[in-house]
Amino acid sequence: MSEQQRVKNITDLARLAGVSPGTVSRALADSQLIAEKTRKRIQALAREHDFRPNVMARNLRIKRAGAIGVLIPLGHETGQHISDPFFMTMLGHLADALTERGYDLLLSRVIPTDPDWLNRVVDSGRVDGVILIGQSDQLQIIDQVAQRYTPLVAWGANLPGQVHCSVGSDNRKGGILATRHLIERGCTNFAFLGDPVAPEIAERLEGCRAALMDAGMADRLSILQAHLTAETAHSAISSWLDETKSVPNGIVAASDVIAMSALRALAEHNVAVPGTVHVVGYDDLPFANQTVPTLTTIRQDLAAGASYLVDLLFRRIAGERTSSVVMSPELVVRMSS
Amino acid sequence: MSEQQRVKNITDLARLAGVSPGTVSRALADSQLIAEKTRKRIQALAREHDFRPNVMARNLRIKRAGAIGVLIPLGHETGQHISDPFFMTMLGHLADALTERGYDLLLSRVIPTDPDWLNRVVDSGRVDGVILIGQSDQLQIIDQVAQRYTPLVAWGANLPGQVHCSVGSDNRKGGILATRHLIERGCTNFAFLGDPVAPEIAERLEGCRAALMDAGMADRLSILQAHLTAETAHSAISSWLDETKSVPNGIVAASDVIAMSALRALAEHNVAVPGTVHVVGYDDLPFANQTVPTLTTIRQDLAAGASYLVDLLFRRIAGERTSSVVMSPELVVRMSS
DNA sequence: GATATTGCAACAATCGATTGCATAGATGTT
DNA sequence: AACATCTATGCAATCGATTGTTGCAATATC
Repeated sequence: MSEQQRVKNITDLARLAGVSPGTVSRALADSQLIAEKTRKRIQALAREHDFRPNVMARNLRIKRAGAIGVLIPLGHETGQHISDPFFMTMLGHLADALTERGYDLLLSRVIPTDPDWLNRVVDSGRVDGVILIGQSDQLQIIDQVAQRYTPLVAWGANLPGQVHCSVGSDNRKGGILATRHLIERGCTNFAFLGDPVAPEIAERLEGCRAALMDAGMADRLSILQAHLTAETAHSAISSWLDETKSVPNGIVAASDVIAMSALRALAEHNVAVPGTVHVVGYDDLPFANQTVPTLTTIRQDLAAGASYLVDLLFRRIAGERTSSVVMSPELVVRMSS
Repeated sequence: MSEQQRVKNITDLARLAGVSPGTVSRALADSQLIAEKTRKRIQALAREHDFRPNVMARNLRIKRAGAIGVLIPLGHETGQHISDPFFMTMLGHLADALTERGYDLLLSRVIPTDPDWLNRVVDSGRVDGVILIGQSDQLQIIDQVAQRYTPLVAWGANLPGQVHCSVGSDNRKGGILATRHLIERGCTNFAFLGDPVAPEIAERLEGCRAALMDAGMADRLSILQAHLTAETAHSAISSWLDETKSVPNGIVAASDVIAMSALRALAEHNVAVPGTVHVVGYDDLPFANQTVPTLTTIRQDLAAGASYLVDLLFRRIAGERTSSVVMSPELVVRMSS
């Protein structure tokens, strides 16, 4: 009864306080223009009625959204679910970094059937900027949008002539690191597991090839185009192990997810790891340290990557013209090699 | 030059089309009140200038947000990162279900230091409803908010006297299923891995106890309060294996993440699974099928859970008073037991 | 040919907050 | 006492869209 009606906007509160809406607005914003006494009184009143100004109205007036759109374009691999550990790990780091800056994260899973998918988000007026986790096969569209919409950054490859700002690791170098490590371990026959339609994967494969070339073993590589989902990877690898007489002794997997499936397939075929076959993954996702045996892998520092993405994005929002970042991958040796 | 100025709002477009803003609004909404010819003309014009009405302004007027807040309260376990596979899997399913209904997902990681954390989101006017992934140790606050704010559902336990609407699986039953299975496998000495501060875990432990009681083995259970993060779980288990003389032959893990760490620790101690020790996990996360050996676990159908959460939420938004859902967990037998 | 009906589009209020400018009252100065 | 100077607030326009009401033509009806 003391409440009479729920205080639902700044005008209600103003009436209650016997001041004008403008004063309330200023008071809640702790503006020096309002006398300290009035300010405190209004703030107390707001707390008492637990009133909080409507964020949407504020954003409309202020012309900012207070949210960053995070999109996961799943172009080439419809099977690849949003819950893919890689995306999720990245997403987690992004959520942390954005929360820290007081921004919300507007998540959209996107299956880019319609070429307008990116424009729709960008022009919605709901976000102050956009982060793409992966470029998928949508490079053209991304570049086209990036030309007119600057607060946009993407995780992924940094290709020559690319318009949009990206953060990623040097995939070619990663491929080289992985392969060299296997060479040092005495491997003589290699397999690359992964589908090089995605630009990142193609670069990793290229690095792998380059390292073998250097070592004079260019002809010792076979490629198994395993998709990025665990299940398909496993069955592909498994049937491949059945068929192949000469199992390679060095496996470079395009991702940790694929590597994990490989470990399982190998275990099921009673192939000793690292006794008979050495396996290197890619990403160093949290679970890479929990597999049996623990997974040697190429570390992409996703936490650092997320920081870069967010940092670059905010600099772009502020008007700066930033250029892409290529991080250096790192070999993490564990038990699988 | 044909564009002169970028068309940034409905008024610009109206001027260009030689009609009033209201007409443009109706035309873009495909309202029958506008003549077909005019409608098409305006729509074409909008497409040409790729103009899309500002969603925030629309939402303000229309009094809906078009977004659902998804919160992950990390009360008890500060170490538990948002990228925990369980959260992420759930989040993925939620993103799918919400996208399908045309809603966006506003993600916030929440460390509830401040008791106002939930109110802040609820009253922000930015979301039409809230989904909590887990209750953490915040039951009181959740219940308190749920009393006045109905469009709120939570994944987690359904405790007697609980005010808020929740979706979860019957954890006690899950604990029973896991334990009975181990009993059938001939286990005689049991260990439960997990920290029962979280209500779900406590229920699972209770089920485990009940099953042992039934079998007359109530005294054969030891409890290792492993936290939910992989790393701490592993080291806890590992040092425990070092110390304990009599290793149990049946392990009930409170989650798949913990189980995976256990598998690794056991492998490192050269304990055969399932030869010497049988292990059962909980959740049936995607990776449970990729471990070595693959993990027997208690399946919580997260896809179905997410569907329920979303479905209930929208019914609540529509004004219905829904009650909680308890799903039945299911034993999935794989190679670890 | 005068009136009733209908179809289209314009007008203007509204959602809830922010903010530049105007002003009333208090204080200070001579 | 008259005037200048501040301070603290009120006023009203604004952000960009939606929508009930109104007005005007063109057509239909007698």
